[in-house]
Amino acid sequence: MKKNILIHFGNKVRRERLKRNLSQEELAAKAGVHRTYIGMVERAEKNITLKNIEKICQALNLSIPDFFSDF
Amino acid sequence: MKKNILIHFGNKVRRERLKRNLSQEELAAKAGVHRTYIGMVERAEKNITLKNIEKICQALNLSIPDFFSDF
DNA sequence: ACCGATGCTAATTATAGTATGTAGACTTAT
DNA sequence: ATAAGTCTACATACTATAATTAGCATCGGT
Repeated sequence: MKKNILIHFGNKVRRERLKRNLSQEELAAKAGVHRTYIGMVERAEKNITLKNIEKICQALNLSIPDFFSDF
Repeated sequence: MKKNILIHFGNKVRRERLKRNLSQEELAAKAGVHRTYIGMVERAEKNITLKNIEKICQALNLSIPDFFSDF
């Protein structure tokens, strides 16, 4: 526990994306962001902003509290 | 509910800050950010990043899940 | 070998984050 | 009443970096 929050966030996005059998490109399309951006987020290369956090959660059909429940 | 997420976030920061009788400047110092930045976040003028969300939560002695529990 | 998915680099644009100063509201003390 | 101190809003301006995009490389499965 207590890993860097960006790593935690990226891992979670990847895990939830794969659960839903989505490619990065498909998730990106649903979230309205670029495909490489999802990759960068998953690899913890981006310090994502709150608005984009919301977009990705919506694309994953997860509420914000649900997404952050294990942080 | 379902207000703009930045407004919701800003309102929550302010509410929790006042609960603790902290000024914007005191909270900023605890969080390690600039004093005017807290004001801008509370007024929803900034799209805050995940790292700063974490800093502010820590300064408020709130876990991330607790902070986002009512989003 | 092909193909879809992802990694990775590099470049540009948009904006988050930092900082300073001014002004107004409010409180407290003289 | 006025002077001094505290807090916050607001306006800039500057710097750092998030966000977007394109191109090419790599990996894994069929």
